[in-house]
Amino acid sequence: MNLTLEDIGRLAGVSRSTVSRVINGSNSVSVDVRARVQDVIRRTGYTPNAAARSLVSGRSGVIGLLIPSRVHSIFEDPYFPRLIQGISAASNQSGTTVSLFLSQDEVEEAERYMRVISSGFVDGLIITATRMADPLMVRMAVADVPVVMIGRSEIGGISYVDVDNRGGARQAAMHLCGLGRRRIALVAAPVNTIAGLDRLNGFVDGLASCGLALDPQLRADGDFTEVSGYRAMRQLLPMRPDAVFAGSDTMAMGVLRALREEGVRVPQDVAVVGFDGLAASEHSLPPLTTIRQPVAHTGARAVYILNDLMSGAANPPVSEIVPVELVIRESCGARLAGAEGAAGRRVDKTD
Amino acid sequence: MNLTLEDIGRLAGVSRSTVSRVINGSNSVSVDVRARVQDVIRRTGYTPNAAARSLVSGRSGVIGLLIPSRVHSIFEDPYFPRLIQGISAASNQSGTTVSLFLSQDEVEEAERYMRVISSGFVDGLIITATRMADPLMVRMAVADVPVVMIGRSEIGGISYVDVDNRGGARQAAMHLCGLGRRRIALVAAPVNTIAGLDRLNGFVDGLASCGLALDPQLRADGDFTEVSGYRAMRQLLPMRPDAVFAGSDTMAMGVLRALREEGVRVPQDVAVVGFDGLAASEHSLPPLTTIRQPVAHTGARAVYILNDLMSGAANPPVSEIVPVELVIRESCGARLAGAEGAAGRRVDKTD
DNA sequence: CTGAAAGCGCTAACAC
DNA sequence: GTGTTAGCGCTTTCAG
Repeated sequence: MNLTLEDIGRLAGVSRSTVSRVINGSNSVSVDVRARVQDVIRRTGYTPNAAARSLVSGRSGVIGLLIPSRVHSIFEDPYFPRLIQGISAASNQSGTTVSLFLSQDEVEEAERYMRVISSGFVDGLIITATRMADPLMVRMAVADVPVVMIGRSEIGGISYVDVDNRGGARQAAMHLCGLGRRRIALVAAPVNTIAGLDRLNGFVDGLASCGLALDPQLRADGDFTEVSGYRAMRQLLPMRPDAVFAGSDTMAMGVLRALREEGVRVPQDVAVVGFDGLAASEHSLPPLTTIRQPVAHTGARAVYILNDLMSGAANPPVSEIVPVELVIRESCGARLAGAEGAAGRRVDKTD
Repeated sequence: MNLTLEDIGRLAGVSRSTVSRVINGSNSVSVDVRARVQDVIRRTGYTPNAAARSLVSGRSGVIGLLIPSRVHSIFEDPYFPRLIQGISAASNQSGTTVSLFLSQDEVEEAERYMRVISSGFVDGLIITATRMADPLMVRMAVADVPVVMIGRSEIGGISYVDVDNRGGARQAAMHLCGLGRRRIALVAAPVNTIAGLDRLNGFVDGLASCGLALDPQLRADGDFTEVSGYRAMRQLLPMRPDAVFAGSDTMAMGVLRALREEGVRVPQDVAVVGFDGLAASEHSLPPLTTIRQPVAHTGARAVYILNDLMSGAANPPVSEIVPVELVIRESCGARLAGAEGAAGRRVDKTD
């Protein structure tokens, strides 16, 4: 089973160089020789040794996906699976393989990651930016391999792809305003994450464009979990909001639960809008109006940008903002209020 | 940045062999030389080249995780994230890195996977067994690398680790019987998956041990999705069951939704038990009684078994069944009926 | 168009 | 203890 180029060459009656040329698609090989060699390769099931190849070529064909998810709960969210799926699909398509680096203990593992990276094991790196100025991220970012971050980075010179968190949140706020809501509360995503901060700012933008300001009393903070959304909503209830924008669908689930528990009607008494577009939001009670972000697509874009960086087709920093879309369901009350009636799901693009 | 052993040797005034010895912890190096070399290594930030290393050693330090998840929906489930987490953590601990192979299009990608595997890129493989006799699985299983399947395999000679699906389902059925329910319906997980089949069989076992048989009218099949659970329950409603065992928590969510929609009280009118122990089951309305499986632990066990296989410390097939536990919440009515009252969550181990 | 030869960076005998 | 030497399997000049 451990055939080498030499073996194939012998079997086909040519030198190993010729076999190598055939494998690498060089066009300076005669038609019949090529056919003969390919035949032997097929019959023997020969596969070039990856290590030898990458030793001489200097490239491994591997991209590393680094997820500094000390926040365990974040993994209960379907966000990462979808991201991984998008990255994996795009990476398959471009002929590279994905290696996973999930850090539980950032400090301890940073060393190991640095080693793996500078050993030439990966040709490039995709890093999910969770917290702002994550120390691990910073170290990786200056490593000697091309890097693309998922999520806007504050580290200069680093390429990234992010979804339009700010625009989406603004749109959510404006949508609620447009429906006549005035006491619009915010269940904020963690503001030590860039996504959380952008969503907060976008929300404030949206209110402003309707002539409203965010009453601090109408803001409660969560940590992306269902429970945190629930608690935040309980805290908000006495303030009598007539609408709530939750910084993530998962937190919105908690919001709905708190509301249901208190017998508050959604959307009649309180309209709710989430952010993410998880599958679960479709089946909540009532179905959740939300800002949908194309997670898999974001991952795929990161791969393509990384490819460009690795091949030299582009130079860092490259950045890209992926648009999001408002998905109108029952929880915001638009169907109740508007003339649309049961006209099905309406979708508005951000830009 | 591209230092070699030779460079380090020169800087430390020794040969490259000595440096190699220091790096690999050979004890036949004098104390001072070792110190000198280590110092140079630290100062220069030298890291051995992975490709060169694996070329000569014949081992890459990579394990492949192969997920043939053409069933896209399966990725909406937190199952895979948790599995990946467990595998990644265990793999970190044992100093290997994980490469991901998600196949969307099995036929097309099988070729590619085979190539990666026989190129020596991975030292071993963990394969999640979704469907029975998956053709991709079969091919991989006979490849020339150690393999561990997640989920009981029907392919002879293959190592695997699985959770006690059968025992868990049996326990669920008995629990419901013990609560006095007699018309116990089943929302079955797909029976073309081994897990689905085992849960079905375990459920029948459990009924039998209470002197009951599964009325075919009281069985409806789902596909692990929420919607399929919802549809199955709607189909079951006319049969007036007084309890339902759903083959997965996600389907149980659909069951609860259907019940809620019809104004059927849970657990008073219909008791519900799920399977998996997802976080979401904790926050459902009402909180779901379920069979919890330790997903991350299962993944970790797979890694350890694979390590044993790779090192020759064990020979295939090695198999292991991980116990599950009944988590009693509100949906089964035990707290309503029993003397436990609000005595908190009670947990029963399977074995 | 094809073969011979020189390494890629490392480990592991084998000498000293 | 430490250095020398021979490859691991491949790509890539360089001749012819």
